[in-house]
Parts: sequence; structure tokens; C-alpha cells
Amino acid sequence: MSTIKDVARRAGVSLGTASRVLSGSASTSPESRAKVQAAAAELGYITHGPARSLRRSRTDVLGLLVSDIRNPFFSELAHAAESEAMKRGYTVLLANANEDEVQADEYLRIFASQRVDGLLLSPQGPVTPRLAALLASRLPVVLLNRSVEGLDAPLYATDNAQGVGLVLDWLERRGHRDVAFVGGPVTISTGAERQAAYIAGREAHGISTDDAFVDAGDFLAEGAAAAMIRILDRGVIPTAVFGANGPTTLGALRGLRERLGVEAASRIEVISFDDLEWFEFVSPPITSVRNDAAAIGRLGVAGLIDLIEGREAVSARIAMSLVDRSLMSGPLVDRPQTGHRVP
Amino acid sequence: MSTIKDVARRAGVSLGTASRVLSGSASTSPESRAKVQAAAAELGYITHGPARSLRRSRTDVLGLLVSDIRNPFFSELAHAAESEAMKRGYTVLLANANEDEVQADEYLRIFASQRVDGLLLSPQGPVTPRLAALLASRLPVVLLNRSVEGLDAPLYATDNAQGVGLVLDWLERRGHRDVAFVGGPVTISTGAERQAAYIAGREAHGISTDDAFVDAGDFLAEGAAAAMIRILDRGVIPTAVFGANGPTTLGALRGLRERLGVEAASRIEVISFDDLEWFEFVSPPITSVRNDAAAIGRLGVAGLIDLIEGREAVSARIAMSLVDRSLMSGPLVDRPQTGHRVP
DNA sequence: CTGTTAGCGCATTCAG
DNA sequence: CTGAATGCGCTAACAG
Repeated sequence: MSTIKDVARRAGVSLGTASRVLSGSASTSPESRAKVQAAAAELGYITHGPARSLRRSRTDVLGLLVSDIRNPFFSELAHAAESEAMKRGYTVLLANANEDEVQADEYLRIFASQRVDGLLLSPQGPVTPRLAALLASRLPVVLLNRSVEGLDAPLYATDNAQGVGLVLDWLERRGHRDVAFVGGPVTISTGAERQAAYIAGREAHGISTDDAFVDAGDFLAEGAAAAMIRILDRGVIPTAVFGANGPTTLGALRGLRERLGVEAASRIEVISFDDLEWFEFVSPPITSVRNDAAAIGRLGVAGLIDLIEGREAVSARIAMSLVDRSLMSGPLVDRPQTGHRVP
Repeated sequence: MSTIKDVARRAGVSLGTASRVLSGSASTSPESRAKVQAAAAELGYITHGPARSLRRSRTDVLGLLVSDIRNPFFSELAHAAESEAMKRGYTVLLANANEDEVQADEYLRIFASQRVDGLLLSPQGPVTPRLAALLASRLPVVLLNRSVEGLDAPLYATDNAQGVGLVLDWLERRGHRDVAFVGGPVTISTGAERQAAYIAGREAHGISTDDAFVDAGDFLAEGAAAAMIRILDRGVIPTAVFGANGPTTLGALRGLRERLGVEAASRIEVISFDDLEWFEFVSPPITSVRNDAAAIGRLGVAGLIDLIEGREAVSARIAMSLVDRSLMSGPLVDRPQTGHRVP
């Protein structure tokens, strides 16, 4: 690999001039510019990132720590964040915590070691000592979708209360009273907020307040299936199920089918926080409130760059929209009608 | 941020000794070790990655360039690669080409600039000049799932011919003659290999050789839906559809429903290359051949590290397995029976 | 506008 | 086993 020294020698200019041309930092004569650029092209010169970072004490790298890259919500978010960052001259170092606090902490160490210029964080739990140390070092941080106590950073997140409101309205319109709620960990802000909004609003929407209908998993399919089964094993039969995120809805569906069989399960309507591409294919189709993951990713990157470059960054809540697929199938005729207010 | 110099001063040893302790490179006295480690812990010292990389002329970073991070095949692969790399002391820099050659090339530049120690590549097309330059610089490279002409690197890939064989056997057992094939770009090795194996094997499995049943998209849902619609618009009605990767199957389903309606579409069986988590919920359930993305990711990382550390790396083809969901639904009774050999 | 020089933080040499 | 010295490749400060 050729260095800037090689380029300078070949172009017949000094090291400094070559550097100035290649990084465009100061004005240079047209002749120098031409000579240096030609030499660089001939040699296939590519800046040595680590050396440049060492000298400038910045890396132009952003760390992005997501909870679960296999959750389409996060893979879409990551994708949007990455292209926004690239457009603005930054590279994203993506890490996957796999909903695991220990792994998250390990990646924070790597980010710190790589000296990322800023951090996009979707936290797993409370503020760990390592995270506290990063914050103390005044590393710019923004939060994605999940907040955490004692961490005062701009937050780019789904409007959970508004989204749950859409769900409650829909449940009421469809005449559901016996609704199972499969939530996520209440230790995660999204889990807590969605559950709280649901519990607070259900009575006003004519939904049973029997807590036998409520359980929570881990925001992954497997834990959600177990939660769904726990609900059913209490002897209640819901007419609708509300899954608190994408993987949770997947797990809830599996749980329903495992306990009730395909036939009986297909008589239960499902609504999901987070829209997945396959909901239209299930019978009956699954309705959802859609979470604009791409917007969150883009806004997060923009906000983080604002912080890095010394500007203000303001939090934003992203509104959700209802994707009502119940129209496709009409009212569920085989549903037990006891106690239902049919729309 | 404290530097190794601060640690040395605080521990009352020289810079060299602190470095030796912290990187474990040479033997040190127990006392020095204790003092240095204590000082490092007190200061919250974290190695400056760029400086270390500059000095050692290696970064312990692997570049992973995937075609489409929102394709679950790749997000699972990326996840597995990342955790395998972490286990072995490497960090993965993930980039998403979005099935776009230009973007892929841009990321190759970033990888080169960051001086990654090796490259895991799922190529989009032919060898670009930039990729050629990287290869010429003797950067260790392994290929994931897709090969490319003129690039002699270890390949960790699905056994496409074997997978298509499983599909053909299943189609024959189910008595399908009029089978639509929705493929991917033949400019991508997986697209070409899968299509070639299907075309070559169909006659021996009693499947129509009418090429009206064959079309190809772009390995994304939208292009596949268009291809499916082109097939149907030729006036043929298949009894089964074979989608050449996950997003393709999704698109094919959408195309079927758009042209035929839900009812008629549900009388067509679908089989897919790549298994998706929701196939069990579709009616009838979608059968698939499963691609072990995690294995490919792990093997790729292991192979790449072998190359980096001067060992041999041998290519591997990963066998696919049939996930037969037709058992769940039994033979399709409403299917037109003309010309079918019923199993 | 350009050449020279210093030094970012670290690992590694060479003496001792 | 340890300390002192060197330089990885680059940018920025300075003097011209």
C-alpha cells in the first residue's frame, strides 16, 4: 500500500501539499492539485484511516447498537441509519446486542476502543458502569426507540401511547372484549410504555380488565409463545390478541396454534405493534400499527451528527399508522358472540 | 480519555512496561503487572484502537459486505458472523450493498480506508476495478454464497444443485407438472445456478418444460412479483410455484394474489429456496429448502481468519434440508387434475 | 500557496 | 525483566 509520502514524491511536491490536496483542507495551486491527483490515481492511493483518525482525533465513525438485528424493525432501522450516515460522510459500526445486556456492554467497550465519534443506542436495560463512563467522557449519544432512566439524551422513538390508542380504537370498533395482551419486558421502556398505555385505556374501550388476559415475554418469539400459552392455560379464550412488537406477535401466533390448533386459532383476530411483510397472508390477516423504523434511523443519525458538530438535537416521537387488514376478511362469523358489541 | 502514558505514570513504571502489561506481549514482573492493572482500572483506560492499528499495521476488523441486510438470510448470516468474529477477537464492520453494485464499490473503498484485515464478500456482480485492486493488494477475501468469475477465493455457500434437487423431488412427489419458476438475476451465481439446476432437472421429474412458466426477478420482492405476473399474463395457470430465494417467494405470493385473487391463489402450492419464519402461517403452508445462513457466516469467518493468520482455507458447500409443510395440509383437493400424477 | 516540522498513542526495538 | 528511543501515516501549525 502506498502512503501519502509516495504520492508526494511521485507528484514532486512536499508531504504537506499532498495532504492538503488529498484532504481538501486548504487551498492549493491548480498545478499541484493536478499533479497530486494524478500521482494518487496512478498509485491507487487510499487514505490510511487509522493514521488519519489518530492525528485528527476523530474517526468519522458512528456506533450503532441495536437490540436484535434479526428483528425486521431493527434491520430496517440499521439500513436507513447506515445510508443516511454514508450520505453525510460517516461510517456506521453496527453491533447487535441480541437483547442481552452483557453483550451490549462488550460492544460498548469495542466502540470506546475504536473511538467512535458518537453513539446510537437502543438500550437493553439500566445504565451500566461502562455506559456511564462513556457518558462521562462526553461522547455524543442519542437513544433509539428505548429510553433509560438517568440518561439524558435525545430520543427518537415511536409514539407508543398514540400507537396503543390506535390499537384500542380498532379493538373497540371490532367489538372485542376478551383481548389477550402479550407484552415485552417492563424493564425496557417500550415494553413498559406499551403495557401501561394498554392497561390504562382498555376499560374505556370496553375491554375486559381481567389480568388473566395479560402476560409478557422477552420481545423475542420464543418468550412470547410461552407467555401466550400461559394466558391460555389460565382457562380464558380471547377473541383477539395484541402483540407488543413484531417477534412477539410471531410467538403469540405460534402459541395460539400450539394450544388451540389451527382451526380455533384462526377464529381469533390478531393485532400487532410493528408491521411485518407477511401479515397479509395469515388467516385472518393481521392488523398492525406501523412503526416507521427508517424514519427513526434517519432522524437518529441526523440528531447525532448535530450533537457531534456542536449543534442542538431535539427528541422526536414518530407517529404510528394503523394498517387495518380486517377489511379484507369482514367480521369474524364464527367468533363466540357472548358479551360482544358487534360493530 | 487517559492514555497509556497516564497509566504508566500513575503505576510508576515506564511506557514500555505499561504497554507490555496491557497487551500481554512480553513477560513482566508480577508487581509491575499489578500496579499497571490497578492504574488502568482506576483511570478507566481503554486502548486507543486507531493508534494501536497504526502501529501494528492491523486492525482486527473484518469487513462484511452483504447484498441486502433486510433479507433474513443475510441478517442471520451477519449475526452469526459477528458473534463468531467477536469470540475470536475480531470486530465486524458490516455494510449493506442493497443489491447495488455502485454502493458495494463505495463500501469497498471504506473498507480499504479502514484497513480491514480481511473481507467477507457476497458479490453483486463482476469484479470491479476497486475489488481487483484490493485483491492485488493481497487482502484476504472469502466469498459468501455467491461466486464471481475471475475471483479465486474460498467460497462458503449453499449447495444450490442439491437444494434444487430436494425441490424437484418434492414437486414430483406432490404430482406437479405445471410449475412456475420465479428466479433471480442470472448475473448472480446463485440465480444462475438455481435456475440451471431447475431447468436441467425438471423433465426427469415430470415437470413441464414450457418456458412460459419460467421468469426471473431481482431477488427482491417487487421484482419477483412482477415476474410472477408476467408468467400469469402468458395465460398459463401453474399448480405450484417455486421461488428462488426468500424475498422472491414473498413477491411471487403477492403477484399470485394480485392476479388471481386470494381464493384461486390458495389453490396453488408454493415452495421456496430459503425458509422464512412465517411460511407455516400461509394457506396452504409454504414448503421450503432451508439454507443454513448461520453456518455460512460462521464458516466464512473461520475461513477468513485462517487466511489472515497464514493458514489454508478450504471452500465448503452447505447442504440444504427440506422443510416439508405439505404434510400439514394434505393433498390439494381443488387442484385441476389434468395430467397430474397424484402421489 | 508551499515546505518543514512536530506529534497524535501505541508497540517494539535495543541496551542494560 | 525494564527503560529509553523510534516511527507507524497522517494533519496542522508555522515560517517562508
